Amino acid sequence: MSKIHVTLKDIARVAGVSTATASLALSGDPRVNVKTKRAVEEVAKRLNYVPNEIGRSLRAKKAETIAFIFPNTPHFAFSHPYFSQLLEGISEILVENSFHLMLSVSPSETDEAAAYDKILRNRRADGIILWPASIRDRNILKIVESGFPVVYLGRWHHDEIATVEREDVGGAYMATEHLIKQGRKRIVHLTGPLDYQVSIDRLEGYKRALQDNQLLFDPGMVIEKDFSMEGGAEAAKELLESGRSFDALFAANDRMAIGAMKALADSGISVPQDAAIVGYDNIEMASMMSPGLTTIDQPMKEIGKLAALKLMAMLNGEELQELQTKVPAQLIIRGSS
Amino acid sequence: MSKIHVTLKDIARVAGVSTATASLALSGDPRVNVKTKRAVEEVAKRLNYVPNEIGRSLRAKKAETIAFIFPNTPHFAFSHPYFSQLLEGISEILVENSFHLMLSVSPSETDEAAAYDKILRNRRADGIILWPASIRDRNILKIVESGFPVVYLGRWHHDEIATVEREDVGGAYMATEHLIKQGRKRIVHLTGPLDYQVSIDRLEGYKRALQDNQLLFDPGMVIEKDFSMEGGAEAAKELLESGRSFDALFAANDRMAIGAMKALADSGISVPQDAAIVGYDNIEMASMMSPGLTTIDQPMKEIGKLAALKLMAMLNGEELQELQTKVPAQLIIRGSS
DNA sequence: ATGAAAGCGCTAACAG
DNA sequence: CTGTTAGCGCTTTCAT
Repeated sequence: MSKIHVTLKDIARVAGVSTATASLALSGDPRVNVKTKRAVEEVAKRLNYVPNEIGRSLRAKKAETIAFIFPNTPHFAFSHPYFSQLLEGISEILVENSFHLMLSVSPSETDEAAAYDKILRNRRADGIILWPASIRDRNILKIVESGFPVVYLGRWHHDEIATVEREDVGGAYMATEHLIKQGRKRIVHLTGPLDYQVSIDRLEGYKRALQDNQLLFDPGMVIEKDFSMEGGAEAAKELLESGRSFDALFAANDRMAIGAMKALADSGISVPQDAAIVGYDNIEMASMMSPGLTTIDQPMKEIGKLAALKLMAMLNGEELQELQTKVPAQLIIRGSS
Repeated sequence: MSKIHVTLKDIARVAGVSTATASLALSGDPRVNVKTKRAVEEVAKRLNYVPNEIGRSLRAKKAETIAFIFPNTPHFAFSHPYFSQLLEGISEILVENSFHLMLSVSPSETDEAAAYDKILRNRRADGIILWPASIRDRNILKIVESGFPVVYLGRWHHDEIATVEREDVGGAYMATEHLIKQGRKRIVHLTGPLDYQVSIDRLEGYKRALQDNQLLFDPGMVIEKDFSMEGGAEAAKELLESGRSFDALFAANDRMAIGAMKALADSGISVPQDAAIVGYDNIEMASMMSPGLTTIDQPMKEIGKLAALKLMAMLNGEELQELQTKVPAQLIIRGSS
């Protein structure tokens, strides 16, 4: 059984050279004699040498690691339906670049703001990919403004920061317009918490589509819930109890849409005849409902890849050809509308 | 604006002490004078000092990091329905222990086996949590046998390794028995790929339940698919075309169950009247189907927590009070059976 | 072409 | 109680 941790020193000793030479040889430096190079390589292979990345990192002041940070709020975090797709895209690029991926749950807003500083300063990661949080979260703001390499997965108020954004306004516009084209005139919007940029944007898209089609925006037709299925079900109940008439519902995410759809069905409202429904996100479940849920698809894996690529470019000191990238959304029409 | 990277040396210089004293002071060593201690702490706070963990790691030969590794196969990986729950549980414990979480997609079997060695030897992680892969994967075997701290999230052939397992045999037994108690006599089992331990175990539970209830096991009633919804739908079609009579179907996971349920419904078979269906995993979608899918629930978050706790204990050199932990499954009865 | 030596930031053994 | 020193594993001048 070979020693568990073979160091460069071991290699040097066995090969009869200095650690400096061994290091140069293994890194393929042309200055070192081909013969010694070969000898060193042979020893390294035989002893199963794997460089200690911690040592290397300390020296290089780089960690070859990027951190994926997202806020640990009830609505988001791991349970988010496409969290894993995002992760898949990010991971794919990182593997190609021999980078490691560190996952960080960011502390809630009430936590020490300093917790963020740590992430930035403890040198564990060279860059950060940030999942959109509540726009009120001042800790996030701090990271973003620190100048540390960051790619933000959403819209940011300032232009200087690298982002990969979804087309939320445009997607919501498409969704709403689709309903209007189906002849729906009284369209309810089921929004998420309005301190999230994503909610604001989807609401905005809804408003614009109404406006462009000569429909009056009625604040009473907007119901704010928490992105959960239960929230969707509640909204549907409140809507029915209010006696307000409506012929369509556009929800800011699929979960709420599904919750509402079930609740409506339970109350004898038939979808799409009595009320058409459109969701947002195209989660797997959307295609499995009966009727299938019409929704807006966003290529989350692609977004993950783009974000990782952008971060890699920043770390390599390359000039970004495009600081902010917007990934287009796509309308997926199914039976619910 | 303060310097981006304040080092211990900076603190020492400003506070007028040596780095050694500064280090001791900050680590709360009782030997250092209370006054100097306070002074050092004050400086550290003022300069916003955050220790460089890379330096610390190199010194301590620990990374304060654990790696969560899982194979990048089509059936599993990120897209697995409860991958995120697992992650949530693991993450929770790690945060409590100030550990970092590193995510590693393990290379496919055809990749260099050496890729694993690297994970073990580059000192990036102190321990590993391993997601069950195909039992044929010899790379996994290598990690497990290397003696590196590992917690395996499944059943392993040998007793010496720490595991947190699901009750797959027992859960499948419960599922099958439930169907039998409903008076079903011709129960089809829709299994996953049989080179996965999980498939083997669930098949085994199915067999035992039949046997204990004096029902004959018929290999023709077992259909092997790939854990996907499409697989489930295919299976249902094949079953109908075969003309084989059946009054119930137990699928090795919810996705296949749902695929099959939809396909049966499309063919005019009513669930549960004509055929009862039971799945496995209790994914979110299961509760949203109409009828709801009866299934087996496994507390994946809990499993993640247990695994992380076990690994922490191992790293602390504690004796494990229980090397292998089995987490019980639970039958969730819904409308499909 | 190679080796000696310094140093990344930190901690700990040892001296004083 | 505090400072000096050494060294974790690696890379990179600077000599030779």
